[in-house]
Amino acid sequence: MSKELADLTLPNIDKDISYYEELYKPRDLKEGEVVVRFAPSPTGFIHLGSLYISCINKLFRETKGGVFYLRIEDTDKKREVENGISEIVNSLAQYGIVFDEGMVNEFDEVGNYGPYVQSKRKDIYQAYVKYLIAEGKAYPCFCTEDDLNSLREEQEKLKVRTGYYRSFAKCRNLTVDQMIEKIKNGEKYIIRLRSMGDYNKKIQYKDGIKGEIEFPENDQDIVILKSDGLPTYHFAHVVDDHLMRTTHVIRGDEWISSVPLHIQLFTMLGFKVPKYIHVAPIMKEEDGAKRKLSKRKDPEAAVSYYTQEGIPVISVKEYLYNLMNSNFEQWRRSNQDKDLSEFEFNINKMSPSGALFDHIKLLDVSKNAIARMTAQEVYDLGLQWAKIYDVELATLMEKYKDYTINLLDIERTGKKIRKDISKWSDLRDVLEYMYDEIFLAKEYEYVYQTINDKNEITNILNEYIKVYDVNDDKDIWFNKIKDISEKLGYAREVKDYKEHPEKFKGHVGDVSMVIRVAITTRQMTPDLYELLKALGKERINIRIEKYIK
RNA sequence: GGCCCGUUGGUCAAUCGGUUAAGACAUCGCCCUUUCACGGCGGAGUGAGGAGUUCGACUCUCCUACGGGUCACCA
Repeated sequence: MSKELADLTLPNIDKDISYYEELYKPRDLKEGEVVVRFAPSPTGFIHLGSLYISCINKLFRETKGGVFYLRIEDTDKKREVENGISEIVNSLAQYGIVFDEGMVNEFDEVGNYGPYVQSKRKDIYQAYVKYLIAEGKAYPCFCTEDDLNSLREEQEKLKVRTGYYRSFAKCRNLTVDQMIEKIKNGEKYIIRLRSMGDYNKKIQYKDGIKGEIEFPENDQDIVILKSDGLPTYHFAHVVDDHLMRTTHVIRGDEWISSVPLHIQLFTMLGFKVPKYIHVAPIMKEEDGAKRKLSKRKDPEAAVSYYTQEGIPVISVKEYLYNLMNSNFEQWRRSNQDKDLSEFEFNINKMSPSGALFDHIKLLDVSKNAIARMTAQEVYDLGLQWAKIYDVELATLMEKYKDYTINLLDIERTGKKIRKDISKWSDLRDVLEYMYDEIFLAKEYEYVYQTINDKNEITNILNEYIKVYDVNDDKDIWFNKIKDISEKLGYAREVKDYKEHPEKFKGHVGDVSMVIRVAITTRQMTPDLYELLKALGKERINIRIEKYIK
């Protein structure tokens, strides 16, 4: 009898589920190997949280061996965006997230367990739905939206749990004959699960991060097939992760309350239940309240934000590693030169509660990551960013390539590494005054510190230009400034000045500051000796003349 | 409201019954220094509250409070 109902509801489905079970054989895995996946909707928007989850999946697969695949969950056609799949693939690839199997762009895929887009798996889902109907484990529901609304109102009035279950599940209690008749009359329907769960009984499962969790059994007759013939998330998840032979489902913890349902579905279909690992979301604090990083409200939720800001890929990754395994920081400290891939990720070290996103910490991580790069790498990556987001700067960086690399190399090696760049957009501030095109074109306001008298400044600069020689080593160079200082009535040593301030007009530091500001317009610069050397005699002369004139 | 999860300094957090409760970011002070940055040293600052189990609890149990998640033909 149910067989007749099944044939009537899904007449075009001719393949039996055994066909698919045969087609997608269990994978040939070595002991301990895993099959994991990342399964986004093709909205084209990559959330920091998505990057986080995909990163965790990838790392898990890397430490265990096995397969990591990309499945596109497009059962909600309203959410779809043009080129959404490619955007996801490309954004993730930028962060080094590549897949063993799955979609590679809008149309193509690799792997033997596809299609990897849910909208192309319609027949598969329907075969399993048909099977459940034939078994009496699912049934057509003819309730309208209005019916469901009034059901909810009734339940609220009665102060009982809302939802479509047990005696409240009107269509569940229809006889098969009645169902067949309604269908023959052309009534619209969707398919619901006939839940055999008992809300008063408990189900237990062990989550990979949260540990032992106990839930009431699911007794809701949830929708498994929507009116457009596509499955709901729950049903698609179960069928796909079974047929694709997923061993571990690593996903956001907003799914945790669906676990009883999911386990029930796996069991009713006779599938093996995968291990669940629920990851806490990255949070944001606003007005004293915590909430998930929001796509709409928080620009930093979009991965593209970091690209625009010029925060290097490596920095974002290292920050995320910090959130995943807090021992990462320790590891990084003692393994400065090692590649990220050498870090041993451990999913058991993940925190069950969500961390607040900390932009300042991110910039600190980034600053250190950039400090580990060579000047050439800083140049290459910085230029790549500037070409899109600061074209003027990019042009100058390219025109004066070697000069720029020299500048970036100042205080980059040795024990005391300069850390003044935390994102590529900082490069403008670090470099611009060193290019004559910008320096000479701009009317700067010169702000000195202790020496402000124009004549005195001119005297110092005149003296300096007389003796400056690019070939001097640092000691000789600085001695010359000391000589000038002494000659003009300033202390050679700061200490002397501090001991007897009344004897001097100032000290050698004040004199150096005059040179620094006149030549760079800045009070804060990298090491002056190195800077002047990089500039070269000619540029120095031009700058001093510009000032004196 | 029901169900579930969580709660160690401002933030990320270590500890897996016995510690002066690590470390990092932020913050403050000092030192180094021709500026800034870097670096070094130091300070302040943490177990939500209450019961219980135990010789002993941040760690185990329960209650309360607070925070978060979820209760769709969205994923």
